[in-house]
Amino acid sequence: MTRTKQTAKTGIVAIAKVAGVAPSTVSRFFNNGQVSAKTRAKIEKAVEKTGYRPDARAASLRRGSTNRIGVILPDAGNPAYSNAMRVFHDQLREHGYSMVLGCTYGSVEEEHKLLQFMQQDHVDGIILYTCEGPQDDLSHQTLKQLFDQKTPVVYVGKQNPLLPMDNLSVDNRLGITKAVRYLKRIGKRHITFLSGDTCNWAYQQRVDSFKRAMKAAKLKCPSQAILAQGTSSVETGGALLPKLMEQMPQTEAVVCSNDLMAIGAMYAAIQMGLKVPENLAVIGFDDIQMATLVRPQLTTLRQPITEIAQQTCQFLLNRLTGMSDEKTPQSLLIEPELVVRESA
Amino acid sequence: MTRTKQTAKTGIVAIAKVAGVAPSTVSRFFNNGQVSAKTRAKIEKAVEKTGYRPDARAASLRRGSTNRIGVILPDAGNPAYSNAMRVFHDQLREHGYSMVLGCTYGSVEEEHKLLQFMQQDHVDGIILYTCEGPQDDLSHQTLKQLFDQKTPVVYVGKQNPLLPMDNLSVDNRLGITKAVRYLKRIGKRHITFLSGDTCNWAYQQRVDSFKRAMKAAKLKCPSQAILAQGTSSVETGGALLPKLMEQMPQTEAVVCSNDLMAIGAMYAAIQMGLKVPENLAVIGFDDIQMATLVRPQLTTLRQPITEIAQQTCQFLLNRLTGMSDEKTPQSLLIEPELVVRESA
DNA sequence: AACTAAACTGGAAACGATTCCAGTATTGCG
DNA sequence: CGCAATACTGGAATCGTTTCCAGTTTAGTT
Repeated sequence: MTRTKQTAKTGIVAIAKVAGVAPSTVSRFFNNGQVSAKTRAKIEKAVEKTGYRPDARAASLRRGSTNRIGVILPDAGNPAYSNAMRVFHDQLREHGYSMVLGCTYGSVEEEHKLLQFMQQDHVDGIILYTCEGPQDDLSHQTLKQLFDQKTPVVYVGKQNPLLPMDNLSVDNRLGITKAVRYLKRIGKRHITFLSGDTCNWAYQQRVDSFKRAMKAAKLKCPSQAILAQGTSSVETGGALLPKLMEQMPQTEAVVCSNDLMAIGAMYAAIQMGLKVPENLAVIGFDDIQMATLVRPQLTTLRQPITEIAQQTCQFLLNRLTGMSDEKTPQSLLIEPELVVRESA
Repeated sequence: MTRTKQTAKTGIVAIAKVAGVAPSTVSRFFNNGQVSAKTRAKIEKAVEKTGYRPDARAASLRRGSTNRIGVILPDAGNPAYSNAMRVFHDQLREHGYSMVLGCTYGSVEEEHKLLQFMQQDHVDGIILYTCEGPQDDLSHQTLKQLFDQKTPVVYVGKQNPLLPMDNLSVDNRLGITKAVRYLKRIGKRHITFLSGDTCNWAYQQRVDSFKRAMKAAKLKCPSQAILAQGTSSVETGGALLPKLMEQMPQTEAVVCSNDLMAIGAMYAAIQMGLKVPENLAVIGFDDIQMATLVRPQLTTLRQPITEIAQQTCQFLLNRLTGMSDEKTPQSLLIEPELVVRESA
């Protein structure tokens, strides 16, 4: 019994049949191609009747583009990132893209896996808040492939030393330096530093910058003055501060690698009976909304999260629409600004 | 000049050629099928050499499943949702899924568009924090299609009256009632309500519940006692409170439709010189982390965000793995709990 | 050594769209 | 009215996989 050609039960050819036209015509119908009013009506009726919707996968396979953008962040639970994400979502959607999200939690392995995954998924572009340091190159191969196949990637957090990619980053060194200088100016001498795991390059950089800034300010910076572990969260900040005070009891000021930790640390200090900022000054990094909502309000290094996100998106969109020069990567270095509130 | 069959430049057949095997074998290689050590080695070498990675789109087209899950939320900027999202991301990823995100900002049109989009994109499942009320049915058609084609959707926020879908929701009525009762018990009589736009059904429900609860408590509830507009954010809360106090100067307590608004309102009140909770008690809804970080700490109706998210995910995963009964939808109603802190 | 079961492999037909190419209907214009 | 230009349409090839089917080795048993 030879199998007779099965009449298509689904898909564009099926609906083409019920409309009495060719599949190619239906395709044109859905892609604003030229199709006469009469045929248009026939197709509309058929669509109405069958509830047909084109399959985006098939289209994307043939057409090449997926209208999907990958966004890779350290942590979608951190307001600093979730707000950026919100900006991405809105702008991308406005331009017809959907967004697939990945969180690395500071793991370069995870970062690489996500990147690979997105490559295989053929996203049209990627926004990558990288946590790789300059020494790592786990992702390089994949990044290179992406680059070769002309999938735009915009790199947030640092420049890529090996590939000419669009990038934005904040000047962590400058930020931390501003904080240390300010604290010295208001008379603090014993300054310490709290950070999350330094597997994330941005945090690593902040730690390093702190050491340098202390040296430059001619202040002592023994190794116990720096605690770097855990998740860069309020909880971690709260857990670390007592430890820090124990091993460095003379501490007069603590700067933290982000606002979440700073807030945790600040409340832990208050809990211990310390007065902020009199006994202990606290400085954060990011300037998330919460910084203005805690009491005392948090003094912090502001990075304009929304603007950065918008700019990042713009870089990507420029590539996607071919608006920006093939050769030269777009680049931007943002200077964090010390905003003095009540905690320091 | 008839075109001779072009030798494939890309894809599985290309690499099959360089490895000297059939495409089907390469496919098996990548899908843990049986392939002998010898062939395996040949393919590995070829992969190494060419940097080949299978195209997920083509695979998904043929295979049927995309390993992609759609998540639709009102607002990824609200910690209540971004924390849930984080849970989704982690759990889904653990099971090999990636996550595509959409935000509705309370718009049922947007909700529907996203749903449609995800259907066309053939996600394997959807988590939907719906904002549609019982009267709306814009999305019904699409939901029905999804249902018919057996794409699992779990509905968060209410039960779907028309389709037997898995669902979780919090008992908004009960929550608001608890708040009103509590306020009455501690001697507040003039109670008002602040909410964001009621296009989002959850907020709408909270407003309604407030009216009923007031009536049940035999308290006056004129229409000016309720203000419902804007974005359910700290900013809106801050902007609305002065208005509210102007039109209802005798207000002794205000309950808000979420914590963000409550925090905004609380600080605005303090700004106006009111003492919280003495002059004005404030109660929020959600119990996000920020509630414990503001001063005074926020009294609020707690919904266990993380647990809900986990459960939601579990419902979906059950479907995806066929673990749960075809016929009967999984359902869960969560009782919010009043956690009394300092603001009321 | 013979025979059965299992492991392995290749070929070809899908999956569901887009797009080129060529052919036909329609319109515009002098 | 005739002719060129344009609008519209259908057919077939293609995108890069997976999967069924059948055929060929290899291994396992007595």
